[in-house]
Amino acid sequence: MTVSEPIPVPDRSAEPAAAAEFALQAAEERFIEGMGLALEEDRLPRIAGRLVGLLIVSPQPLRFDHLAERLRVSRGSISTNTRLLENMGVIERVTRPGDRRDYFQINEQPGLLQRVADRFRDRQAMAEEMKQALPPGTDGGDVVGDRLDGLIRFYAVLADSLNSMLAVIEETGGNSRSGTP
Amino acid sequence: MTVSEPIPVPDRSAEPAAAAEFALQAAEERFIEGMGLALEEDRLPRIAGRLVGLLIVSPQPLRFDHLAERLRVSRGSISTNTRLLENMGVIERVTRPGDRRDYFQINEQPGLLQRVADRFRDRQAMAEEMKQALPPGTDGGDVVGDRLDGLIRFYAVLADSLNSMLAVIEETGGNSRSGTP
DNA sequence: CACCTTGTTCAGTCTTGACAAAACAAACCG
DNA sequence: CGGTTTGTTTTGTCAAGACTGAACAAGGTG
Repeated sequence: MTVSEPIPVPDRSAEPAAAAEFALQAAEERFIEGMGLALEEDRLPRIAGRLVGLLIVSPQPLRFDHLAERLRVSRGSISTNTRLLENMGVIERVTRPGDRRDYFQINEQPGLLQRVADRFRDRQAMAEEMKQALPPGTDGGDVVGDRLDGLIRFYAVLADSLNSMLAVIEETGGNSRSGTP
Repeated sequence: MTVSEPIPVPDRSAEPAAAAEFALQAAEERFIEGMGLALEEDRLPRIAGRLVGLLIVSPQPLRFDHLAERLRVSRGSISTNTRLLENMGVIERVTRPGDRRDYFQINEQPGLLQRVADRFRDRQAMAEEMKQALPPGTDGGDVVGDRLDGLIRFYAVLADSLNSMLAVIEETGGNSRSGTP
Protein backbone atom coordinates (compact mmCIF):
# COMPACT_ATOMS: atom_id res chain seq x y z
CA MET A 1 0.00 0.00 0.00
CA THR A 2 1.38 3.38 1.02
CA VAL A 3 1.44 5.50 -2.10
CA SER A 4 3.86 6.08 -4.90
CA GLU A 5 1.99 6.97 -8.09
CA PRO A 6 4.29 9.25 -10.09
CA ILE A 7 2.25 12.22 -11.20
CA PRO A 8 -1.45 12.17 -11.98
CA VAL A 9 -3.56 10.39 -9.43
CA PRO A 10 -5.30 7.85 -11.62
CA ASP A 11 -9.05 8.11 -11.78
CA ARG A 12 -10.08 4.77 -10.42
CA SER A 13 -13.32 6.04 -8.97
CA ALA A 14 -15.16 3.80 -11.41
CA GLU A 15 -13.76 0.64 -9.85
CA PRO A 16 -15.86 -1.13 -7.26
CA ALA A 17 -14.47 -0.89 -3.72
CA ALA A 18 -11.56 1.38 -4.54
CA ALA A 19 -13.52 4.53 -3.88
CA ALA A 20 -12.53 4.46 -0.21
CA GLU A 21 -8.93 4.03 -1.21
CA PHE A 22 -9.31 7.06 -3.38
CA ALA A 23 -10.71 9.14 -0.55
CA LEU A 24 -7.83 8.09 1.68
CA GLN A 25 -5.41 9.19 -0.98
CA ALA A 26 -7.04 12.61 -1.08
CA ALA A 27 -6.95 12.92 2.70
CA GLU A 28 -3.28 12.07 2.72
CA GLU A 29 -2.62 14.68 0.10
CA ARG A 30 -4.34 17.28 2.25
CA PHE A 31 -2.54 16.20 5.36
CA ILE A 32 0.85 16.28 3.70
CA GLU A 33 0.20 19.68 2.27
CA GLY A 34 -1.10 20.85 5.64
CA MET A 35 2.05 19.72 7.38
CA GLY A 36 4.03 21.51 4.72
CA LEU A 37 2.30 24.75 5.55
CA ALA A 38 2.31 24.17 9.29
CA LEU A 39 6.02 23.47 9.53
CA GLU A 40 6.72 26.32 7.19
CA GLU A 41 5.23 28.57 9.84
CA ASP A 42 7.88 27.18 12.14
CA ARG A 43 10.58 28.28 9.77
CA LEU A 44 11.27 24.97 8.12
CA PRO A 45 11.37 24.61 4.35
CA ARG A 46 8.03 23.59 2.98
CA ILE A 47 9.48 20.45 1.52
CA ALA A 48 10.70 19.42 4.95
CA GLY A 49 7.17 19.80 6.26
CA ARG A 50 5.71 17.71 3.48
CA LEU A 51 8.36 15.12 4.09
CA VAL A 52 7.32 14.88 7.71
CA GLY A 53 3.67 14.64 6.74
CA LEU A 54 4.35 11.93 4.23
CA LEU A 55 6.45 9.88 6.63
CA ILE A 56 3.86 10.20 9.36
CA VAL A 57 1.22 8.56 7.24
CA SER A 58 3.54 5.89 5.92
CA PRO A 59 3.59 2.68 7.93
CA GLN A 60 6.78 1.53 6.23
CA PRO A 61 9.99 3.44 5.73
CA LEU A 62 10.14 5.07 2.31
CA ARG A 63 12.95 4.95 -0.17
CA PHE A 64 14.93 8.03 -0.98
CA ASP A 65 13.96 8.09 -4.63
CA HIS A 66 10.34 7.38 -3.80
CA LEU A 67 10.28 10.53 -1.76
CA ALA A 68 11.51 12.58 -4.68
CA GLU A 69 8.94 11.02 -6.97
CA ARG A 70 6.05 11.24 -4.62
CA LEU A 71 6.69 14.85 -3.66
CA ARG A 72 7.76 15.74 -7.18
CA VAL A 73 10.90 17.56 -6.15
CA SER A 74 14.53 17.15 -7.08
CA ARG A 75 16.74 14.58 -5.42
CA GLY A 76 18.87 17.45 -4.26
CA SER A 77 16.01 18.86 -2.26
CA ILE A 78 15.29 15.48 -0.75
CA SER A 79 18.90 15.09 0.21
CA THR A 80 19.08 18.52 1.82
CA ASN A 81 15.82 18.26 3.68
CA THR A 82 16.22 14.71 4.88
CA ARG A 83 19.58 15.65 6.29
CA LEU A 84 18.07 18.68 7.96
CA LEU A 85 15.29 16.66 9.55
CA GLU A 86 17.68 13.92 10.47
CA ASN A 87 19.91 16.36 12.32
CA MET A 88 16.91 17.74 14.10
CA GLY A 89 15.99 14.26 15.19
CA VAL A 90 12.63 14.33 13.46
CA ILE A 91 13.26 11.50 11.05
CA GLU A 92 15.61 8.58 10.85
CA ARG A 93 17.57 7.12 8.02
CA VAL A 94 17.37 3.36 8.02
CA THR A 95 19.20 0.91 5.84
CA ARG A 96 18.79 -2.74 5.01
CA PRO A 97 21.43 -5.38 4.64
CA GLY A 98 22.17 -6.06 1.01
CA ASP A 99 20.39 -2.89 -0.05
CA ARG A 100 22.43 0.08 -1.02
CA ARG A 101 19.59 2.54 -0.83
CA ASP A 102 18.47 4.76 2.04
CA TYR A 103 15.07 4.56 3.62
CA PHE A 104 13.46 7.06 5.93
CA GLN A 105 10.92 6.91 8.68
CA ILE A 106 9.80 9.36 11.24
CA ASN A 107 11.57 9.16 14.55
CA GLU A 108 9.27 7.90 17.26
CA GLN A 109 11.63 9.36 19.81
CA PRO A 110 10.43 12.92 20.30
CA GLY A 111 13.62 14.83 19.69
CA LEU A 112 11.92 17.85 18.32
CA LEU A 113 9.56 18.10 21.23
CA GLN A 114 12.52 18.53 23.52
CA ARG A 115 13.88 21.19 21.26
CA VAL A 116 10.66 23.17 21.28
CA ALA A 117 10.47 22.96 25.03
CA ASP A 118 14.01 24.23 25.30
CA ARG A 119 13.23 27.20 23.15
CA PHE A 120 10.42 28.19 25.47
CA ARG A 121 12.76 27.84 28.41
CA ASP A 122 15.22 30.16 26.75
CA ARG A 123 12.62 32.80 26.32
CA GLN A 124 11.47 32.36 29.87
CA ALA A 125 15.04 32.88 31.01
CA MET A 126 15.30 36.02 28.93
CA ALA A 127 12.22 37.49 30.56
CA GLU A 128 13.47 36.49 33.99
CA GLU A 129 16.76 38.17 33.42
CA MET A 130 14.98 41.36 32.55
CA LYS A 131 12.79 41.09 35.61
CA GLN A 132 15.88 40.63 37.74
CA ALA A 133 17.48 43.78 36.43
CA LEU A 134 14.41 45.76 37.29
CA PRO A 135 14.48 47.81 40.49
CA PRO A 136 11.41 46.79 42.51
CA GLY A 137 8.46 49.15 42.58
CA THR A 138 10.14 51.54 40.19
CA ASP A 139 7.02 53.40 39.22
CA GLY A 140 3.41 53.41 40.33
CA GLY A 141 2.12 49.83 40.89
CA ASP A 142 5.08 48.27 39.04
CA VAL A 143 3.32 47.66 35.75
CA VAL A 144 6.45 46.47 34.06
CA GLY A 145 7.21 43.92 36.72
CA ASP A 146 3.71 42.50 36.42
CA ARG A 147 3.95 42.29 32.68
CA LEU A 148 7.22 40.45 32.88
CA ASP A 149 5.71 38.06 35.39
CA GLY A 150 2.94 37.38 32.92
CA LEU A 151 5.42 36.75 30.15
CA ILE A 152 7.50 34.49 32.33
CA ARG A 153 4.47 32.47 33.28
CA PHE A 154 3.39 32.22 29.68
CA TYR A 155 6.63 30.65 28.57
CA ALA A 156 6.85 28.55 31.68
CA VAL A 157 3.43 27.04 31.13
CA LEU A 158 4.29 26.04 27.60
CA ALA A 159 7.63 24.59 28.55
CA ASP A 160 6.12 22.73 31.49
CA SER A 161 3.34 21.27 29.39
CA LEU A 162 5.80 19.97 26.88
CA ASN A 163 8.10 18.59 29.52
CA SER A 164 5.37 16.74 31.32
CA MET A 165 4.25 15.37 28.01
CA LEU A 166 7.77 14.22 27.37
CA ALA A 167 7.82 12.52 30.72
CA VAL A 168 4.64 10.65 29.92
CA ILE A 169 6.00 9.49 26.61
CA GLU A 170 9.25 8.45 28.18
CA GLU A 171 7.56 6.24 30.71
CA THR A 172 5.04 4.84 28.23
CA GLY A 173 7.96 3.03 26.75
CA GLY A 174 9.46 5.41 24.23
CA ASN A 175 7.56 4.05 21.26
CA SER A 176 4.19 4.80 19.70
CA ARG A 177 4.73 8.53 19.64
CA SER A 178 5.78 10.78 16.82
CA GLY A 179 8.72 13.14 16.49
CA THR A 180 6.17 15.82 16.97
CA PRO A 181 6.64 19.03 15.07
CA MET B 1 12.45 57.77 33.17
CA THR B 2 11.96 55.24 30.39
CA VAL B 3 14.65 55.83 27.81
CA SER B 4 14.98 57.90 24.72
CA GLU B 5 18.60 58.85 24.13
CA PRO B 6 19.09 59.18 20.39
CA ILE B 7 22.18 57.24 19.43
CA PRO B 8 25.20 56.68 21.63
CA VAL B 9 24.39 55.60 25.13
CA PRO B 10 26.20 58.27 27.13
CA ASP B 11 28.94 57.08 29.41
CA ARG B 12 27.66 58.15 32.76
CA SER B 13 29.35 55.36 34.65
CA ALA B 14 31.47 57.95 36.41
CA GLU B 15 28.50 59.56 38.13
CA PRO B 16 27.69 58.43 41.65
CA ALA B 17 24.44 56.47 41.93
CA ALA B 18 23.69 56.33 38.23
CA ALA B 19 25.57 53.08 37.74
CA ALA B 20 22.46 51.06 38.53
CA GLU B 21 20.53 53.09 36.03
CA PHE B 22 23.17 52.26 33.51
CA ALA B 23 22.91 48.55 34.18
CA LEU B 24 19.15 48.72 33.78
CA GLN B 25 19.60 50.42 30.46
CA ALA B 26 21.86 47.62 29.30
CA ALA B 27 19.43 44.96 30.49
CA GLU B 28 16.64 46.64 28.59
CA GLU B 29 18.71 46.74 25.49
CA ARG B 30 19.34 43.02 25.78
CA PHE B 31 15.72 42.28 26.44
CA ILE B 32 14.51 44.33 23.51
CA GLU B 33 16.98 42.68 21.21
CA GLY B 34 16.05 39.30 22.61
CA MET B 35 12.38 39.88 21.92
CA GLY B 36 13.33 40.97 18.43
CA LEU B 37 15.03 37.66 17.83
CA ALA B 38 12.39 35.61 19.60
CA LEU B 39 9.46 37.06 17.69
CA GLU B 40 11.43 36.81 14.51
CA GLU B 41 11.43 33.07 15.04
CA ASP B 42 7.67 33.33 15.02
CA ARG B 43 7.73 34.92 11.62
CA LEU B 44 7.30 38.51 12.68
CA PRO B 45 9.59 41.25 11.41
CA ARG B 46 12.42 41.86 13.78
CA ILE B 47 11.38 45.44 14.26
CA ALA B 48 7.97 44.26 15.41
CA GLY B 49 9.64 42.09 18.01
CA ARG B 50 11.79 44.91 19.28
CA LEU B 51 8.77 47.12 19.41
CA VAL B 52 7.02 44.61 21.63
CA GLY B 53 10.08 44.33 23.85
CA LEU B 54 10.39 48.05 24.18
CA LEU B 55 6.74 48.54 25.01
CA ILE B 56 6.81 45.76 27.57
CA VAL B 57 9.50 47.49 29.57
CA SER B 58 7.93 50.92 29.23
CA PRO B 59 5.57 51.86 32.04
CA GLN B 60 4.12 54.70 29.99
CA PRO B 61 2.85 54.68 26.44
CA LEU B 62 5.50 55.81 24.00
CA ARG B 63 5.16 58.34 21.27
CA PHE B 64 5.35 57.32 17.67
CA ASP B 65 8.40 59.37 16.87
CA HIS B 66 10.11 58.25 20.05
CA LEU B 67 9.81 54.69 18.84
CA ALA B 68 11.54 55.56 15.59
CA GLU B 69 14.29 57.37 17.43
CA ARG B 70 14.81 54.80 20.10
CA LEU B 71 14.88 51.86 17.75
CA ARG B 72 16.72 53.87 15.11
CA VAL B 73 14.49 52.88 12.25
CA SER B 74 12.48 54.88 9.76
CA ARG B 75 9.06 56.23 10.59
CA GLY B 76 7.75 54.13 7.75
CA SER B 77 8.88 50.96 9.47
CA ILE B 78 7.31 52.09 12.72
CA SER B 79 4.07 52.81 10.95
CA THR B 80 3.99 49.45 9.22
CA ASN B 81 4.93 47.43 12.26
CA THR B 82 2.74 49.22 14.75
CA ARG B 83 -0.19 48.65 12.44
CA LEU B 84 0.72 45.01 12.13
CA LEU B 85 0.93 44.55 15.89
CA GLU B 86 -2.18 46.57 16.42
CA ASN B 87 -4.14 44.32 14.08
CA MET B 88 -2.79 41.29 15.87
CA GLY B 89 -4.00 42.73 19.13
CA VAL B 90 -0.53 42.84 20.65
CA ILE B 91 -0.29 46.56 21.13
CA GLU B 92 -2.71 49.43 21.39
CA ARG B 93 -2.67 52.87 19.93
CA VAL B 94 -3.74 55.44 22.46
CA THR B 95 -4.35 59.11 22.00
CA ARG B 96 -4.69 62.08 24.27
CA PRO B 97 -7.13 64.92 24.06
CA GLY B 98 -5.47 67.98 22.63
CA ASP B 99 -2.52 65.95 21.37
CA ARG B 100 -2.31 65.16 17.73
CA ARG B 101 0.27 62.45 18.14
CA ASP B 102 -0.14 58.70 18.55
CA TYR B 103 1.09 56.79 21.56
CA PHE B 104 1.49 53.07 21.89
CA GLN B 105 1.38 50.63 24.73
CA ILE B 106 1.26 46.89 24.87
CA ASN B 107 -2.19 45.43 25.12
CA GLU B 108 -2.79 43.89 28.49
CA GLN B 109 -5.63 41.92 26.96
CA PRO B 110 -3.98 38.79 25.66
CA GLY B 111 -5.12 38.85 22.05
CA LEU B 112 -2.10 37.08 20.73
CA LEU B 113 -2.34 34.32 23.24
CA GLN B 114 -5.74 33.47 21.86
CA ARG B 115 -4.34 33.50 18.37
CA VAL B 116 -1.53 31.13 19.22
CA ALA B 117 -3.96 28.77 20.90
CA ASP B 118 -6.15 28.84 17.82
CA ARG B 119 -3.26 27.94 15.60
CA PHE B 120 -2.57 24.86 17.69
CA ARG B 121 -6.24 23.95 17.47
CA ASP B 122 -6.10 24.19 13.72
CA ARG B 123 -3.22 21.81 13.54
CA GLN B 124 -4.92 19.47 15.92
CA ALA B 125 -7.96 19.50 13.65
CA MET B 126 -5.79 18.74 10.66
CA ALA B 127 -4.33 15.69 12.33
CA GLU B 128 -7.77 14.56 13.47
CA GLU B 129 -9.12 14.82 9.99
CA MET B 130 -6.36 12.59 8.74
CA LYS B 131 -6.99 10.12 11.51
CA GLN B 132 -10.64 10.07 10.59
CA ALA B 133 -9.92 9.23 6.99
CA LEU B 134 -7.78 6.31 8.06
CA PRO B 135 -9.34 2.86 7.90
CA PRO B 136 -8.89 1.31 11.34
CA GLY B 137 -6.21 -1.30 11.78
CA THR B 138 -5.03 -0.87 8.22
CA ASP B 139 -1.71 -2.57 8.68
CA GLY B 140 0.09 -4.42 11.43
CA GLY B 141 -0.48 -2.73 14.82
CA ASP B 142 -1.81 0.48 13.20
CA VAL B 143 1.38 2.47 13.52
CA VAL B 144 0.02 5.37 11.58
CA GLY B 145 -3.05 5.66 13.77
CA ASP B 146 -0.89 5.73 16.88
CA ARG B 147 1.35 8.37 15.44
CA LEU B 148 -1.56 10.56 14.57
CA ASP B 149 -2.92 10.12 18.07
CA GLY B 150 0.40 11.32 19.40
CA LEU B 151 0.35 14.31 17.15
CA ILE B 152 -3.21 15.15 18.07
CA ARG B 153 -2.38 14.97 21.74
CA PHE B 154 0.65 17.13 21.26
CA TYR B 155 -1.30 19.96 19.74
CA ALA B 156 -4.18 19.45 22.13
CA VAL B 157 -1.93 19.77 25.16
CA LEU B 158 -0.50 23.03 23.93
CA ALA B 159 -3.85 24.47 23.01
CA ASP B 160 -5.35 23.38 26.32
CA SER B 161 -2.52 24.88 28.33
CA LEU B 162 -2.94 28.17 26.62
CA ASN B 163 -6.68 28.14 26.97
CA SER B 164 -6.59 27.39 30.64
CA MET B 165 -4.08 30.15 31.04
CA LEU B 166 -6.41 32.46 29.21
CA ALA B 167 -9.21 31.47 31.54
CA VAL B 168 -7.10 32.29 34.58
CA ILE B 169 -6.22 35.66 33.19
CA GLU B 170 -9.79 36.39 32.28
CA GLU B 171 -11.00 35.72 35.80
CA THR B 172 -8.10 37.52 37.45
CA GLY B 173 -9.72 40.64 36.15
CA GLY B 174 -8.36 41.10 32.67
CA ASN B 175 -5.57 43.44 33.63
CA SER B 176 -1.99 43.03 34.72
CA ARG B 177 -1.06 40.58 32.00
CA SER B 178 0.81 41.11 28.80
CA GLY B 179 -0.22 40.57 25.21
CA THR B 180 2.04 37.59 25.33
CA PRO B 181 3.90 36.71 22.17
C1' DC C 1 37.97 -1.33 -16.43
C1' DA C 2 33.79 1.21 -18.25
C1' DC C 3 29.46 1.94 -16.45
C1' DC C 4 25.44 2.17 -13.47
C1' DT C 5 23.20 3.44 -9.23
C1' DT C 6 22.68 6.24 -5.27
C1' DG C 7 23.21 10.15 -2.75
C1' DT C 8 25.64 14.81 -1.90
C1' DT C 9 27.15 19.32 -2.99
C1' DC C 10 27.52 23.32 -5.64
C1' DA C 11 26.13 27.19 -8.66
C1' DG C 12 22.48 29.73 -10.40
C1' DT C 13 17.69 31.38 -10.45
C1' DC C 14 13.70 32.97 -8.36
C1' DT C 15 10.74 34.50 -4.69
C1' DT C 16 9.89 36.68 -0.52
C1' DG C 17 10.10 40.02 2.75
C1' DA C 18 12.36 43.66 5.50
C1' DC C 19 13.65 48.09 5.39
C1' DA C 20 14.66 53.03 4.02
C1' DA C 21 13.63 57.06 1.63
C1' DA C 22 10.63 59.75 -0.60
C1' DA C 23 6.21 61.02 -2.04
C1' DC C 24 1.91 61.62 -0.19
C1' DA C 25 -2.36 62.80 2.76
C1' DA C 26 -4.51 64.99 6.41
C1' DA C 27 -4.98 67.83 10.15
C1' DC C 28 -3.57 71.90 12.22
C1' DC C 29 -1.52 76.71 12.60
C1' DG C 30 -0.30 81.10 11.23
C1' DC D 1 -4.09 80.61 1.83
C1' DG D 2 0.99 78.68 2.45
C1' DG D 3 3.64 76.11 5.69
C1' DT D 4 4.33 72.67 9.43
C1' DT D 5 3.65 68.49 11.94
C1' DT D 6 2.30 63.74 12.07
C1' DG D 7 1.54 59.48 10.17
C1' DT D 8 0.79 56.42 5.85
C1' DT D 9 1.75 54.46 1.41
C1' DT D 10 4.65 53.53 -2.26
C1' DT D 11 8.94 52.56 -4.62
C1' DG D 12 13.25 50.59 -4.84
C1' DT D 13 17.07 48.04 -2.93
C1' DC D 14 19.01 44.42 -0.63
C1' DA D 15 19.58 39.95 1.61
C1' DA D 16 18.04 35.40 2.81
C1' DG D 17 16.57 31.19 1.65
C1' DA D 18 14.22 27.54 -1.23
C1' DC D 19 14.63 24.96 -4.93
C1' DT D 20 16.52 22.96 -9.33
C1' DG D 21 19.80 20.94 -12.27
C1' DA D 22 24.25 19.71 -13.06
C1' DA D 23 28.57 18.30 -11.53
C1' DC D 24 30.45 15.34 -8.41
C1' DA D 25 31.90 11.35 -5.24
C1' DA D 26 31.61 6.66 -3.88
C1' DG D 27 30.27 2.41 -4.11
C1' DG D 28 28.53 -1.68 -6.79
C1' DT D 29 28.39 -4.76 -11.20
C1' DG D 30 28.97 -6.27 -15.81
